[in-house]
Amino acid sequence: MPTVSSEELAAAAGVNSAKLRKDFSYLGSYGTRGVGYDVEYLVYQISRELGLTQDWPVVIVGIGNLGAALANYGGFASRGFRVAALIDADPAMAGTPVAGMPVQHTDDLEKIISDNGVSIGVISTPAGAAQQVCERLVAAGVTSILNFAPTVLSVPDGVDVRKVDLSIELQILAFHEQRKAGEEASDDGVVPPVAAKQQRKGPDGDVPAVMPA
Amino acid sequence: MPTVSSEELAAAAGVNSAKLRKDFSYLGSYGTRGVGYDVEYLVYQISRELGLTQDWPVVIVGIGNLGAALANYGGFASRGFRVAALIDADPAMAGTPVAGMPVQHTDDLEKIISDNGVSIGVISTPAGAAQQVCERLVAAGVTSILNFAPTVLSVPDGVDVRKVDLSIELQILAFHEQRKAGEEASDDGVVPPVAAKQQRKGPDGDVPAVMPA
DNA sequence: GAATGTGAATTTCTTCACAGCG
DNA sequence: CGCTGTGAAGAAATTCACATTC
Repeated sequence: MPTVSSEELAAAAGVNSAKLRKDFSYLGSYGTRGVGYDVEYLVYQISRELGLTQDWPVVIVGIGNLGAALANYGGFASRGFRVAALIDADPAMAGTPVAGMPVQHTDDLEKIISDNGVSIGVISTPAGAAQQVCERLVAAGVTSILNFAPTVLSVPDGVDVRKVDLSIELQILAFHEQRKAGEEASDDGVVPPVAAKQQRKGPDGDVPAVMPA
Repeated sequence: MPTVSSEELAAAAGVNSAKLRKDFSYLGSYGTRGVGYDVEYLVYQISRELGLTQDWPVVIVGIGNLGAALANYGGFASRGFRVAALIDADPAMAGTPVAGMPVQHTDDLEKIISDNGVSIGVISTPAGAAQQVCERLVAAGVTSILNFAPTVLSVPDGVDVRKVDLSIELQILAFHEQRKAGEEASDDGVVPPVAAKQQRKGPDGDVPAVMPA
């Protein structure tokens, strides 16, 4: 299939075709009137815009179960990410191969970062170690951090942090599950404007954004 | 602090206070005019609405690094989730304790689901096994699935699936990282309406929703 | 003829601002 | 007097619909 229309893409993605065309138009005019979009060219342009065509060296700090799972995760390579190093504070782990790569000790963190020109770090340490690791990463030149530890990290301006909470997705499922259960029964009063049950667009599934700890 | 105003909560969350009040109003009128919201009562009401006060038994299928990491994850219990069983297809793993719980064999999947009244399943198997596991879970009565395997699952109507792609968050960081780098330089032409650099509200960080595989 | 790219119309979301209540 | 709850105003996002181009 060398070419594809906005109509086809929109149907596949479950969105309106005009919106899709308008979104694409912000990246430039990559379509041909009367024909559609050249698939290969479009993929390249979107990949470039998203940064998929660049090589991003990343370090993973904290090689427990989660760190090891991340190191073994195949999805990174295909998206332009290269695991430059695995780092752990446990001296006993140093040298142990994980995902075909020797674990290095935290002592060498700064050198590893600068030798590899790393600007993105992944933290999968226990909560207690996360802030300290974060500070060392930032001091060494890392400007983007993906945090799997259950702590809120504080960082200086100019550094991006994204926190992944593995239980949030479960939470969203439970929320819908609860609605399924309550559906037959109640119709008592105003229905809150919490929409779409199917996962669409954003990964937040139209769930209220506020919740207690 | 027994009570809190919409203004304070809004400032803490980085949103407009009117929006916060309106959102809360959909759950009912839990505030007191002239005073604010009773913290304890508010937390309870929101928890209840989100399903945090219920007990949700879940099973984790596929006890590799990721499955083990999930089994050990402390965040689940505090959100009302109870890991009812760990299931793996490898007979050698059967009985091995992971997170203080013996791994059970896939043969017993159906029995485990029905004995524990499980309606939420987590799949952390390799991609190749995911669809088959999914079908068995659904047949056994599971109606919500959290999928960590890098495959799109197909399920019958009435079953919710949420897919977690661990590389997407990295992707978002790389996207912003790229923008940081390009900032000093170019100002050539139309700037796409891709906003907020800081993580706010939804976990998708205002990144275009379309991307190639 | 077919499908893009985009102004204009429409819908949805957010904020303002204030009446009303404790 | 202070702060909620909410109609009305305003802003933003989405969709329509069509002139334009291949």
